[in-house]
Amino acid sequence: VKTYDQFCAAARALDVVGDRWTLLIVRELLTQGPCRYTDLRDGLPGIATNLLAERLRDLQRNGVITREEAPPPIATSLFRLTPRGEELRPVIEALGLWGAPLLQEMPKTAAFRTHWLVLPLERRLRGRARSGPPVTIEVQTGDRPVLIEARGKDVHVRPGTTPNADATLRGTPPLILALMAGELDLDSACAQGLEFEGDREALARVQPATQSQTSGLRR
Amino acid sequence: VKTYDQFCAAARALDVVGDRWTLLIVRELLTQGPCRYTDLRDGLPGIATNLLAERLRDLQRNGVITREEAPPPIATSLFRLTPRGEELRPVIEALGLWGAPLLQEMPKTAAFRTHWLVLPLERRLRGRARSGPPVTIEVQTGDRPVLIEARGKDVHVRPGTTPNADATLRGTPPLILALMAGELDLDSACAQGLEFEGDREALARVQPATQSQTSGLRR
DNA sequence: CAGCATCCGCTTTGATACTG
DNA sequence: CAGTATCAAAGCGGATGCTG
Repeated sequence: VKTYDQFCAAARALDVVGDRWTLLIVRELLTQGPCRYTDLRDGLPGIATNLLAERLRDLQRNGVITREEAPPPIATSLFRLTPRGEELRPVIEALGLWGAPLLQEMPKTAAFRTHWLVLPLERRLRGRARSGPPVTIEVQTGDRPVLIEARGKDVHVRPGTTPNADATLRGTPPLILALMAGELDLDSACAQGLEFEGDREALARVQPATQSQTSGLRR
Repeated sequence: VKTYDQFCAAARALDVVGDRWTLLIVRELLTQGPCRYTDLRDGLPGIATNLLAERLRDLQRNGVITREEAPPPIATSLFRLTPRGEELRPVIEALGLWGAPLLQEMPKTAAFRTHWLVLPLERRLRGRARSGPPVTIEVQTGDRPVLIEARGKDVHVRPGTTPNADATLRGTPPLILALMAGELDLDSACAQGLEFEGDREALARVQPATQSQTSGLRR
């Protein structure tokens, strides 16, 4: 809330989104889409409820999000990013890219939500989809499953489940990420505890070529 | 300093660079190169000296900067980004891109340092250099001048001065930025207070084609 | 129950003064 | 020049209570 009061674009951006929790709220809305208050609360373990309310007010005042009052009968209000707020995606992307190596040295007590995989998975799979029939892969690694859907040349990742996935992956988040980054091939991942069911061809459709299978990974 | 403790790359990045002032210190080192303590202090108007010292300690501990103790006799220590710290450039870039529109509504009391122009000018001029002989343009708008140097296809911007610039620009930061972003042509800018000396062809070598000269700009 | 507001103890920040 | 020391003010985290 305290401005740097500097004629510098980056400093101005930090005036708006530089407060604690603010960019993580944006991350939630980017990965989950429009959220209720409680959805945000669940996706931000550790935040104090009054802080969440205050940040949401600030973000709305600054044109980053809108609050959508739901229709009268049984209802709840939705928070969603404005187009201007959507434009923060590259900021989160850049931070995620830079922070990715730091995930190696995480305490295993760290909180995790499955939808946090959406951005890194989409980034790692972007443009990697090979031609072929559309495939759906379900990933089970946290509270809820996520779906990797490859259609044509692009790959989408979203929270959800489906009865007819072509393949199912189950394992710790680091294993999933290493596999989908091409740091680990499927057999190595399975040796480290990954469970795989379904069509290996479906996985091959989206997984990048493995670059080095000698890397030992913790957990 | 307080970790979010979340298994999320963006959150991990914010654990390291999310504290107040931290990313602005990185901005200083990106735009000024290796800095002495006082250089940083001057480039960060408003920071408390104890905070600067503490942030520098943290950044060093996290491998973002190194402190280079100077040789014994008359000396001073230098802070510089590590390669890992250099990789934060995209983060600052993304923030600057997002924050640029907010510069329109700045109070005129805002602090300014000329080297803050380096990143936005380089971004706006990137790939815009037309073929032709090398040119140097001096920009005088703050405490110290900056030089725009076009050599071949790329353009570099750095703090400095030269006796033989092909052209000299003098005016407020918003005017300079609008001009170099192609939002204003030279004549319009001059009508709003910009002073120009030298070779108009030299400016044309790096300035993008003007897109709309009807925009009124404050200051 | 969703969506906060209030209160309280603790930590971080900001401003200034002082030191090797 | 390059910080450390000190202290007041603001921000944060956690718990609890209120309201539709």
